[in-house]
This record gives sequence, C-alpha cells and structure tokens, in this order.
Amino acid sequence: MGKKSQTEFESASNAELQVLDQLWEKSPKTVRELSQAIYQSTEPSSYATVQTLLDRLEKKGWVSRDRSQFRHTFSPTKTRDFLVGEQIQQVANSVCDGSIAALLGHFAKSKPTLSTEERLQLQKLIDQSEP
Amino acid sequence: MGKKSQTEFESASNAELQVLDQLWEKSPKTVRELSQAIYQSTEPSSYATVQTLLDRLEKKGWVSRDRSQFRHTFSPTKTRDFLVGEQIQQVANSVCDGSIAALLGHFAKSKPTLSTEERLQLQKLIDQSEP
DNA sequence: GTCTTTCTCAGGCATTTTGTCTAAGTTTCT
DNA sequence: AGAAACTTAGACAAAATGCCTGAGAAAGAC
Repeated sequence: MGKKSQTEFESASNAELQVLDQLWEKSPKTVRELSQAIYQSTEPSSYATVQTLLDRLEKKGWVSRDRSQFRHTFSPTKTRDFLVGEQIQQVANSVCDGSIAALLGHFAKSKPTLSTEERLQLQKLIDQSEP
Repeated sequence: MGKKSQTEFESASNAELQVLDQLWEKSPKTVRELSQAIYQSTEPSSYATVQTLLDRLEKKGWVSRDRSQFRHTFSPTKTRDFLVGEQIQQVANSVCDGSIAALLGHFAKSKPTLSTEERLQLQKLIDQSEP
C-alpha cells in the first residue's frame, strides 16, 4: 500500500477535456470541426481558443497533430480509459496515500447503495482481474 | 446514467488536504498543533499559513472552528469517506458525464489487474450495497 | 497572377487558485 | 506592566485557466 505513480501526468483542464471528448468520439478532426462542435461557431475567436486548447493538449501529450497537410488534424494519444485510470490514481494519491485499495474502501463507505448497473461494472472489474 | 451531483462542493487544495489529514487523525486541534505537525515549526510564518488554510477550509465548509476559548480549536465536518466520494463523483462528472457506472467501466479497462487487497475491497463494496 | 479566404503561429490578457507571509490589534500569563 | 501567544485582515507572487488579437503563410477562386 502507499504506492505512488511514478509517471506523473499533466492533467487536462475542463475546456481541454471537451476537446478530448470530441476526439474520442471520432478522430482525426480539424480545428474547424472542433470549434463548430464545441462552440457552435467558427468565428476567429472561438477558432483560436480551440487552437490554444489543442496546443496545450499536445504539449501535455494528450493529443497528436498531423502536420503533413496544410489543414492539421488531431487525434487523441490516450484512451478515455487511461484518463480515468489516471484521475482515479490522482485521487488516491491526494487522499489515500496512493493506495487504490484504500480508496475503494473509503468509496464503499461513502456510497451506501450502488445501482444494479454500478454493481455489475464492479463485478466485472473483479472477475476480469483474477491474478 | 448521466446524473449530476446537485450539491456542488468546493474542493480542497493539496495544502488544505494536509490540514484535513491531521484533523482526521485526531481532533479537535489548535493552529499550533497543526503548524507543528505539518511544517515542523511554529514560526509566525508557518503558523499564519496554517491559519489561512484553516480559514479557507472553514469557508468551504470542511472544518468547524470552536471560538469559545481564546485558543480556537478545529475539527473536520466531513469524513474522509465523504471526501473520497466527492472526488470520485468529480472525476465521473468531468470524464463520464457524471455516471459512476461508466466510470467504473472505464476504470476496469484501465486497470487490467488488481491486487488481492483491491479485489477484496471491491467485493466488500458490492456485497454491502445490495439495493 | 492577383485577391480573398483559411490556416498556423506567437503572444497577450484578465481572472481565479494556491501557497505563503507581514502587520496590527487582542487576550492571557507572569 | 510587559512579554508571549492568538486572531484578524490583507497582501503577494506564481501558476492555471479560458479567451482573444494580430501577423504572416498556404490554398483556392476568378
């Protein structure tokens, strides 16, 4: 218990997550497409905002950019699953000394009842991971 | 699926979490005790830093302050379990449209194997929460 | 072949958050 | 009364965040 993740990841902000969401839905995408999808506009201002978000995501290693064409296209480099894993680990780090087991223990006590669907997902999680 | 937490909570920063950690271990505590425990010092500067942290935690509703004595004492108002629940829900909100079930699904895929201890905690989580 | 449109790129800006600290006044203790 | 310990108010820099402007290059229309 108490293991820290050695590979620290730069987390994505909310606005950046919106972009990632779009890319996970389908990729690659252009700035224009993303701007349209997220802001329902391709005004220079919205457009530039998306650019900034993409720049930052690229720097942080969450998306890759295809520069071979005039119109660059973007794709995610990590899966949503991976992001979730990262975030959960983050939480574990910040409140449970990095221990996932401890985190789950606390979570159990904080959620007195789970929905059928939630329980199903959990069971899957257990079953698939027999060591 | 897709339920948002109606009660938005102000999250605690890392420095603030250190303070909460101390209070969860034992409470109530004074500023002096906290300053000593966290910074190994009661220099005016460390002392004041802890004060600020406590002020903010009080404003955010994470700790209560007993002003009846000259030396104020502080106690947590929420359990660590609660905090964990909050944080997990946060993650769900930011990457899974608020769905815990979806979050667990993603988490399952991101963590191919769980330790025995982790699996044990999960099973407990499931068993105790039959609806 | 110019002219307009569409991109990229570089950089700025205001706001909020975060961690830290100083100064002033108040209560307690000696 | 004076020293020591507290509370309160507020300041500060750095970073993160979301948003936007302007300049210049490439592509497409005519």
